[in-house]
Formats: sequence, C-alpha cells, structure tokens
Amino acid sequence: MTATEGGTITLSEPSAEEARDHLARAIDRGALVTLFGRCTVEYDGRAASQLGLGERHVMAKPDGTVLVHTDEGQKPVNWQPPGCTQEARIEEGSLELHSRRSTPEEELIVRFECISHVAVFETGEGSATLSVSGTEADMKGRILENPELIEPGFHPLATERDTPAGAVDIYGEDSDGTVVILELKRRRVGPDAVGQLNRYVEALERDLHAGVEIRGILVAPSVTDRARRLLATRGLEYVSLTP
Amino acid sequence: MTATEGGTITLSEPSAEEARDHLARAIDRGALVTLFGRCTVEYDGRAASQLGLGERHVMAKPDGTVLVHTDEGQKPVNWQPPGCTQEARIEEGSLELHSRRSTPEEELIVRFECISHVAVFETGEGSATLSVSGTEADMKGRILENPELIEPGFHPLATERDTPAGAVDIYGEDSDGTVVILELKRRRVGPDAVGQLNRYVEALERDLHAGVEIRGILVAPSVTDRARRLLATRGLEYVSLTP
DNA sequence: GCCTGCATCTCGTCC
DNA sequence: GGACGAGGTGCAGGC
Repeated sequence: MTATEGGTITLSEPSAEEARDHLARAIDRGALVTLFGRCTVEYDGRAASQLGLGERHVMAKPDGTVLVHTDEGQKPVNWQPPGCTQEARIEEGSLELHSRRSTPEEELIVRFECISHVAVFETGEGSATLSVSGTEADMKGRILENPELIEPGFHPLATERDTPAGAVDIYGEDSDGTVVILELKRRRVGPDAVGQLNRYVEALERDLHAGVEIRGILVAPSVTDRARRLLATRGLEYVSLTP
Repeated sequence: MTATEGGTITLSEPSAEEARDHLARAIDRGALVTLFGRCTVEYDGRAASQLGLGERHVMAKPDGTVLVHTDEGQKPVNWQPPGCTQEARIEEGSLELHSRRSTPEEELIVRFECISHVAVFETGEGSATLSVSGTEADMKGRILENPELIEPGFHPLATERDTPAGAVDIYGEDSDGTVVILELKRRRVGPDAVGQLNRYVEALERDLHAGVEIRGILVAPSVTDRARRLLATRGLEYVSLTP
C-alpha cells in the first residue's frame, strides 16, 4: 500500500522492489528516509560488528548519515557517519542498503528479511539552530567577569594559553603574582581531570624552567574521592563552581 | 488519513487530537512511535537548550528514550535518555510531547506547530545482540596469549590490577623482573592516554614505595607528536599494536 | 586533513 | 546509585 500526502510518501509492507525504488529515488532527491522491518546488520571499518535478525528502525539522512535503532537505548545499534554514500539494491530477492565511505574505509550493510514500513520525508529549508547554556564556555565567561569566584585577588591573563601539553582553560596570577592555571569542568570530575590539570602544570613548570611555582586549580561542581586524593598528592587545588 | 497494516499504524497530517490519542496509546502499549513535523524543542536539566521552529523527526522508544533528529548529523539535536516518562498533551490546540525524569531532574518539551506524519510500530520479541570485534578487549586477549607482541620476555601477571589511581589494563614483568604496566588503546592516542598511563605509574611507584623502578608502556596503533613528546619527558615507552 | 578537548556525551561493569 | 574508563564515541575549533 502506498500513500502520498503533503510531500510525505508512506509504503506499508512494500515488496522489496517497491522499497528499493522509493529508497533509491529518495536518496537521490536528498530526502530523509525511514524503514522499519526485520533485518540483519553488518559493519566493517574502524571495528567490525555483526547483528542477527531482528526488528529495527533505519534512518537515512540526506547528509549521508545512516542510523539503525532497536526498541531500546539512546545510541543507534549501528550507524554510518555523515558523508557516506548509500546504495539500495536487491540481493536474492531481499532489499539491501549499502553505505560506504573512505578515510577511513567503512561499510555498513542492512539486509531486510521483511519490510513493514517505508517513509520518505521532504526536509525543506534549514531550520533554527540550537542554543545551549550551562556549558564549560559559560563557566569561563563567568570567571572572566568575576575572577573573585576563584579567590580574592585572582587575575586572569589569558584563555586557551598554549603549553607543550595542550591549551590551558584560564591562565592568570594570584594576589602574590604567582602563576595560576585553571582547568574548568562543567560537571563532577574524576581522576582524568586531575591528570589533565597535572599535565598542564608540569608542562608549564618545565617550559618556564627555573623553580617557578605554579598553582593548578580544578574548577568544577564537585570531585570524586579518588580525584580529591590525587589532587592532594599532586599539590593541586580545587574550587567548587557550578555552571 | 489513517492506515493500519501488519501491526503498524500510520497517520498522515493528523489533527493534534488524533496525534495525541495515538501517541498516548502507543506509549502506554509500549510501542515505538515516530513523528515528523514542524516543532520547537526545549530542554532543561543537566544543561538547558532551546531550538526554534523547524522540521524534525521525533522518536519515542518503549524504554523511555526520546530522540529528536534534524535532516543532518549523526547525533540527535535533542534527546532524553532511557527511563524517562512521556506525556502527550494538547496545549493551545497544539500537540506537545513532554518527557521527564528525576536523578537528575530533566525535562524535554517538543511543541508541534504542524504534524505531517505519525507512525506506531509494534516491536515484538527481543532481537539478536550485537557482536563487535576490534575492541580494546581483543587487544588484551591477543597480548595475554602472545606476550612477545610487547617485547621478548614480557610476562603478564594480572589484568585490571588496582592502583590508587585506578585499574591498570595489564600488569606484568619484563625479562629483568622489572614491573611493567601496559595501557592499551584501540586507536591512535593523544596526550590524554599518556596522562592516564603516567597516573598509574606514579601511583604504583608511591604505593610500592622505595625506589622501585616501574616501566610504563602505551600500546596503541600510533601516537600523535605531542603524545610522543609527553611520553619522552615522562620516561614512558610506546609499542605499536593494531587491534 | 590531523590534533585537541568538550559533551545534557552514552554505555557497561564493578563496587 | 556512584565511580571509572571505553567508545566504530560525535563534534567544533584550530592549524
């Protein structure tokens, strides 16, 4: 059964050939296509995976993205990133969706045993963009406007200051003129963030050579126990700040 | 227009009330629902975001997941994780999908200006599970079976050995009886992996105290320049191995 | 293209 | 439920 209304095409339990035709045409036209049916999925590329028969929802976007979703989980069970090339073909009477890309070489194959649904959506003009707040960038802005959030007398001198180990979020001086490095995290942090801050501090100590003292401060809403202990053994500090 | 076939229900350009009824019933029944139409999206929780009017594809899974996709990108533009509670309601004549959860408190609201498509899919029995190869676990297995992949005389003693800084991937000895720590990465590594290995080595040195020498080896297909320099300054080593 | 680090990361696993 | 680290992480921003 086929239905067309308002630019959207719907097929119910189409034959493999019907589905193939609509899928191929939709991809050519730059439409967004969804399929639902029993299928297997094979992936080979950065890793390799196999997924046996089951009912899944497949989405092919005009930008070359492919997403295969099961009935649970936020992440697709298999996928292909934007920029891939799709091909719809019939193999031994069954619909197959092949998606490829190079750099890196990657291929995804969805083989349908049975197709219960195909929908083709025309996605018109580009739509509004997302605005997010509560990010690390917001924390940075607040600290630059309000340095005493870190401590009285803190004075920011640069953001994204480069060191041999990477760029420091905020670089500045305390009231004594001692160099201070801030590492900002928008959420509760573990040992990894302490390691990151430590890398920057050590790299800067080596870079400025001579026994220059450098204070490293982790700025986050909270820290785990292990992170707190690591901070202590490394002589690093912590300031609580919520984005 | 409504169509039912093989357990799948499709609505084309439904009224807000029609859509609300089918959406609510589908969620109650534990079906998977997709909608396509012009909508705005608001999120408030771990962060906050706003998304203006545009055409989007919305999926609500029976496990409580909600995904909002635009015509591009692999990641949903907005989402809600598994375990959320959905509610479909009419507000000022428009369909709204509200999704909530606690711990942490999070809410997502999708407001439809116009709905071009609703589909309800019955997802039957649980389906096959994904099997992946080429993971870090595979690397670990290969090294344990074939320790000379690291170097002649390397002898693994434990995996996931605990240190004050976290668990070490592989812990062992070299031909001299010196302690060796391996950190495995399935892909090209940057400074973060060096920091991780360094944390483990330092933690173990402190833990075993006395000037025990400990070798740290990063095992990965390749390293970036900066990572290589960090390895050198920390006295750490690198062995190339592809998963 | 590669490098680097953020993310409402998500996810599994172990405690 | 928290902690910790892997991931085919995705993604933006810089070079």
